[in-house]
Amino acid sequence: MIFIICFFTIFTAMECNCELCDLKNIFFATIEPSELEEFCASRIEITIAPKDIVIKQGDPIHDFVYLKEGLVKLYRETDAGNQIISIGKPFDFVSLLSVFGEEKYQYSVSAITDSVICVMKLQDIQKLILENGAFALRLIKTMNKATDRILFDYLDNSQKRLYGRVAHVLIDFSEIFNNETFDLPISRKEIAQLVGMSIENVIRTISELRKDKIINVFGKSIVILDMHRLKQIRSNN
Amino acid sequence: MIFIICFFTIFTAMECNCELCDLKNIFFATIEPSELEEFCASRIEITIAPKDIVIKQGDPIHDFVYLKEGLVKLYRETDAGNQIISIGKPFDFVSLLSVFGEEKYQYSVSAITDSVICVMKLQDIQKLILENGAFALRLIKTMNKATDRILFDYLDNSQKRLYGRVAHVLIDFSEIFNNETFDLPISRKEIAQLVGMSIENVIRTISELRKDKIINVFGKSIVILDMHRLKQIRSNN
DNA sequence: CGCGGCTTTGATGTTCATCAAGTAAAGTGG
DNA sequence: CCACTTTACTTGATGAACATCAAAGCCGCG
Repeated sequence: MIFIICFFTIFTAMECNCELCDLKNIFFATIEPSELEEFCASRIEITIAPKDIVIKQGDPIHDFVYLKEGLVKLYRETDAGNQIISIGKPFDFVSLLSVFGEEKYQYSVSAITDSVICVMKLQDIQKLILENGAFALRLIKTMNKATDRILFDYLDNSQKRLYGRVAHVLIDFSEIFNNETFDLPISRKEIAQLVGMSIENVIRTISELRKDKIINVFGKSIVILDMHRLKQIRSNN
Repeated sequence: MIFIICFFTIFTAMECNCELCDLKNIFFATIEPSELEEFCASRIEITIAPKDIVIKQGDPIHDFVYLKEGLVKLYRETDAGNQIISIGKPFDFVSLLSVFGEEKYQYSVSAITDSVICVMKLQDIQKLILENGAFALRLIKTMNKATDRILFDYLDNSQKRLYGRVAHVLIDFSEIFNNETFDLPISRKEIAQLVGMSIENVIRTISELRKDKIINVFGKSIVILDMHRLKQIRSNN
């Protein structure tokens, strides 16, 4: 179920303003203008605020969702609490896992920051796949690459210890914001859920990194002082 | 690089003897007989022995591989040793991760038991995707489902402790062999690499399960004495 | 302004890896 | 076929990594 918060706008083909949108690239490379126009007409953009739920675990899968702006989290709700599968970044497919394989979502998605998502009918995407092999092939390639990254990130993470995991998360966000100074968009608790460790130890590890003058911390605000050592920690711990 | 061990046979369309083959089902449901015949002619079947390497991490991806018979392991070769990603069972796609998304394999695949794989040119599959949307859609659905299972299994595993992980592996094999008495097809070391724990603790855990009369063990031979308790351990530990 | 959630630190105990040392099994070359 | 080497398996002892518990400060929000 899509949670419509602020507004949504219908764009026609020529107004697609998603400059860097992978999906748009796939479309323009493979789809006839007429076909595209029809498709774009049924597409809606939705602006969402932090904590708004885009996808709810257990809901039937009707839509195909793409992240245009902002950050979202994909997470599973389990007996032992939430487990964050992946952080969705701009131009990521939010509908990645399960979309074509299952009837119901096996995970939830909620906004971390103010975000803009692009929602299409799954049926429309399936129709395109059926009618347009070039589109299908590019879609397969893109999705294959993206799920790979989630899985291999996870495999990497599981071979690291506390320090390496926290270092990895910090470097990740530094790269997302393209800056060694940034505000952590997620809570300590969410970091814990993302890397699979206790909140207390996430905090302790961050404190230690601060004491060792590798980072500076003021609440959510992070400054990476020594990226080189942080990267060493990521690979050795 | 495909390692040709014993023999390989070229089948024509009508000789496709893969009764339960998912891929065959996709083909027959979506492909014209003429198209199919051409495709099947270029397909080869290869029989492999335990430890034979089917896919080598780092090699370029040229083929699409499907497992007809036997068991294989998908694993990453890392600095910290091998990490088993998944056990491939009959009718699984061996080429699942990375096939369409990457140039080179990010993982290796080797046979656990005597196995039969079906090898197709990746180009041929891509050609089918391009020309036949119905085929593309069914392929996407099948692959989506399979990668999901690998990822979610992994997420489940990471929330369990030793006992739960070992119990899970034992139950998995029991289900593969459809019998509560079976021979473990992998070594203790491989179980350790699969669930992410030390060899010693895999052995210790198995020994404890034996002492508690939940299983019987003679070397590789396993008898599950109390499936109910084993399943409880899987979900609670 | 008080309540609940987030953050932080210290103390404690559990889970697990690692080390060590030995046995059994399986492959290897003469 | 047997000595030999290597690999797999097993158990106990130790210590490291980590979760959990407890207590307190902080912040936002109704």
